[in-house]
Amino acid sequence: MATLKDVARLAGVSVKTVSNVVNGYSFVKPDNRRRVEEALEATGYRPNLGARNLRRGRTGFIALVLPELSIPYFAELTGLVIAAAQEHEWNVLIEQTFGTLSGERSALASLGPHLVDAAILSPEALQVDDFQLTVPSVMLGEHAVDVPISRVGIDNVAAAQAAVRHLISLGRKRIAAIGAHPHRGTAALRLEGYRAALAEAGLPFVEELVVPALNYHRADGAAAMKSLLDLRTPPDAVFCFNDLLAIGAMRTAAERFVRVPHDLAVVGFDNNEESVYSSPSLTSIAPDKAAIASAAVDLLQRRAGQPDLALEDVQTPFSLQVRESTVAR
Amino acid sequence: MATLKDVARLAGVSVKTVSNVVNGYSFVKPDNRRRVEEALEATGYRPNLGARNLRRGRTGFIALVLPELSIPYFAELTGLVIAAAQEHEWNVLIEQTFGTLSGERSALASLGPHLVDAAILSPEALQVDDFQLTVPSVMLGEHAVDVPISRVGIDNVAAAQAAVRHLISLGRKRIAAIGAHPHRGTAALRLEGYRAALAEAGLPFVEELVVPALNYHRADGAAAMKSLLDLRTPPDAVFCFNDLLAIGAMRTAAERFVRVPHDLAVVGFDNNEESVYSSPSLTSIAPDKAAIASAAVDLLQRRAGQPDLALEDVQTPFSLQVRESTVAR
DNA sequence: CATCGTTGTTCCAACGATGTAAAGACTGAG
DNA sequence: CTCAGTCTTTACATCGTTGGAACAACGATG
Repeated sequence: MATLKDVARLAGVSVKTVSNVVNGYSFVKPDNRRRVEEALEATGYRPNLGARNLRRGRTGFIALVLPELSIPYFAELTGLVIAAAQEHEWNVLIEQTFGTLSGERSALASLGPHLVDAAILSPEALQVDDFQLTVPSVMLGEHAVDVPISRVGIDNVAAAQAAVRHLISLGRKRIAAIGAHPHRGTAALRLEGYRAALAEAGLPFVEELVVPALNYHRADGAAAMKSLLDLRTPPDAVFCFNDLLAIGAMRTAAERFVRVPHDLAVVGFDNNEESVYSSPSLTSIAPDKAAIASAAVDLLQRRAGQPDLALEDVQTPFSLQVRESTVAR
Repeated sequence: MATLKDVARLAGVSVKTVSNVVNGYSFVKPDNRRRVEEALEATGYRPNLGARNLRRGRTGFIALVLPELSIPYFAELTGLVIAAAQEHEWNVLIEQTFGTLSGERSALASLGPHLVDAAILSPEALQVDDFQLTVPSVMLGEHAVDVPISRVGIDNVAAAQAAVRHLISLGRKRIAAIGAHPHRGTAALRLEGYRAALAEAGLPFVEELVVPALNYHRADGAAAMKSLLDLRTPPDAVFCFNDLLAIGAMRTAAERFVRVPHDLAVVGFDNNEESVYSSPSLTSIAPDKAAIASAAVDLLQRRAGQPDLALEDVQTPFSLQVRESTVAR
């Protein structure tokens, strides 16, 4: 592999002059510049990023801490974060936590200025005390309590409210919710939106219609739906806090011969690709994932240069995608 | 961030002695070792990986070149590759090519010993001439022609044959295939397995039942299925070359009121999570993804130390997961 | 007591890049 | 022809780490 030294020797100039050409420094004689560029071409020089970053005092990486890549929402988001990071000359280091407290803690502990320049976090279990961050960070989603960290995400209350309003507008009266969670801030806000929509329509809040989910996988949605269908009066609609829960719920409905949307309307949250092709296709809240990814990376870019900026809370847009799970073809 | 120098000053020894302790060198006086360890603890020292790797002449990274993270198969695989790489002290750098020739070429061009120690490739469009690799590499899947690169993956012919045999064993006679592709080696082998299974059962190979797919997304499966259902005599079964195609195909079937599996049995390939919860759930060839991931990383580990080993072809196991798309509940 | 091998430690150079400062080349004005 | 001022290039130190050589301390040996 060619180094600056090799190129310099070939071009008959000093290492620094080559470095100057590579980095677009203005004051290089046209003649030398040409010779250096030819030498660069001839050797196929590529900068050694490790060395460059060592010298520049950066690592060239940002961490993306998330529960699991096999969750479609995070897979899709990761692809977009990688694309956004490329524009800032950052590579993305992925850390999977599997949504456990210990996984998240060890991921956070392993971060640090020696490894990454900044971090994007999607925590699910972290407590307030855990946020002892040594690099500029931003979190996606929502935290339950006041934590000293910037945030990027949609307005979860408004989004949940929009979802439930949609169900109400279809004439549904007994609307369940799947995905309540004791510690997750996002869950609390979605529940709040759910309550707000009910209240606004004069519908009662019924305790038994709110089903918790410890995880947000398809299996959890399926299990939650079973318990709802076992009620004396089952719901005529269900708002699931993510698409996987909704897919699981629809699966249970199909097994029990409950017709969606006729007997049961279903709304999800995340708008996974999967939900467009399910049978029936799934009505879902669609956050603008590309906007989230680039907002997060931009924010880190700003703070990497200037670490002590005031905390930010960036709201990204969302929309409601209406499909067959609430409105039949 | 504490460096070796800081630790050395605190412990009252030289930098090298600290380095020796950190790297588990035996001959350090117990007394010094203790002092160094205390200093390490006190400063919270973490090695600067960039500097270490620069000195050691490695980068600490392997590249994972794949079409797109939003494709579930690759998302799941990536999670497993990351886990496997961690055991070899490697971090994973993800490059998305979006399955295009230019994307794959530029990903390959950007690789090199300055950036990664080795690479795992999942190419779809690359030509023989493109395989001018400068780092130890392994490819997943299958190539159409002889390419000088090691490979890890399942026996695609046998797997496809198992899938089609299953359809035949159910009494299906007019079995279609979706996913033929002019350049993809994997597609050619799956088609070969399809033909072999038909031949072995004495069923005719019918040209019109083999539908190409330029991409392997859900939409492509849906489109292909439409063309099959428009035939004068539609098929009574379809073998899709991946699960996404199958999901798309089932979606079209539902839209046309074709009952799966009664009128049409469907088999996929990849065994995505999604396929377990679709309605109906999808029978699929299940490659052992964890085995693929760890075999690929192990292989690279071997070759990173010793670059000129003979090419290898590692076969990993697979199984057929029978679900509702071929056998009704 | 000189020599020896074994341990334990330090010093120095190097990995490949870039910032700094200073030297060298060139220009035009006086 | 000199001098100041601007461009252009270079030598050197440095980022944090590790490999190798050199050196120091030690008890054991002849």
